Amino acid sequence: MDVKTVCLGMLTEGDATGYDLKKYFESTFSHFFAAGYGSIYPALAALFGEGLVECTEISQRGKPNRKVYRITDAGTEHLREALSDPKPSHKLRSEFLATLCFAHMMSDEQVDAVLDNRLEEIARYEAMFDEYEKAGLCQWPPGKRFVCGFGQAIVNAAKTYIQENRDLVVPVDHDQKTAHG
Amino acid sequence: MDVKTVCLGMLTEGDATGYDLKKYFESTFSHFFAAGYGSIYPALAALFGEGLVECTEISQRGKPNRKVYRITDAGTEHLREALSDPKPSHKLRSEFLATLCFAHMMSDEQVDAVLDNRLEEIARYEAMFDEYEKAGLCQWPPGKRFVCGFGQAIVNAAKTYIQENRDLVVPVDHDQKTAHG
DNA sequence: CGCAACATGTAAGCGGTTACATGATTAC
DNA sequence: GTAATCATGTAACCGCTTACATGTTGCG
Repeated sequence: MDVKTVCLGMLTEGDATGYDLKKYFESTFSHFFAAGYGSIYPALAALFGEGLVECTEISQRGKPNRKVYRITDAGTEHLREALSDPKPSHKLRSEFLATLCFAHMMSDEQVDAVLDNRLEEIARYEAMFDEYEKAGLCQWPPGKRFVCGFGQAIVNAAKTYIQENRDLVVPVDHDQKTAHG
Repeated sequence: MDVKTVCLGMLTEGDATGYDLKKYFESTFSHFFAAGYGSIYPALAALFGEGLVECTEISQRGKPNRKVYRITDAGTEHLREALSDPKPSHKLRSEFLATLCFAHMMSDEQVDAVLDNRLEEIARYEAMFDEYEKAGLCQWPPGKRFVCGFGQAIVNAAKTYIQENRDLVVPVDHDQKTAHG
């Protein structure tokens, strides 16, 4: 499943512009599927060329025309076929884990920094998920709720693991641990 | 960090051929960093061209020469620099989660199949990690132990989450749940 | 005054995947 | 006999990233 298919799927939840879809990728999808404008706009153009989406242009002064896309019946059918893969992939690519595999080549300070930075990013994800819960998570389609819960579960497991096992790769600094308690 | 750098890091744990490194990618690294021959062999050739590895060719009858690579001092230095990035990436790309986001476009049977297949792959990972524990995990460098433990923690969290929340995306089949108890 | 948000797009380049090509040895 | 293992590599392709290009509106 490529960016094109994901865009098509996003359009099942309502008409949108490329700009809107980008925001979507940055929010709910950010923890498992990245895409930038350089992927999204060409994807929409291709979908349009294949008749899988329609486009309504809305003139605006000073800005490019707003192009609102809507999925067509052909698009819906195409999406259903794409979703029929019973073994969709789930791939991690982690420089973080690769780096730690080679921790024996690094100083303790470096390893510490890498772990702390990861914990910070995890905290950002947690904050993001909390935002979603405050907003209308309860009214979301069940698939989206499942996926966000999945993200929370994984992120939480990662956080706990790092906190409880960092002594494997770096000597524990007890001062740091009790500093701001 | 690209395949080249990871190959270089792997060579810090002992000399190896491209074939050996592929097995490495398929074992310890399989859960977070994929690479095929089409990446590995060109990577080694490039490293050799840059003087970051040496190569000893060993003649064999009927087979191509075995090319055993060894990291050089320049390679070690290069690796240390690559490892100095304090914010290494950690990216998930999941068609699995994308698919479930659009569960409202699928039949219950399809969603069930997707979840079951994921649980099966999770089981394969669990078996793999268990293998490592039986083998000499205790003698592994700490970085590798940390990374494998991380994999186990994440995989376990994913398994538990799917088992406890699949009712969000598909009606629970109670027969199935109690079938082989 | 400057920055963020709105809004669309192109083009070069890079890195990785997939398929192809070859072929002996060993274990079942 | 046939499949897996050992062993190396190339080349086309594909999709994504990054940088570039443009310009208004509104907020602080």
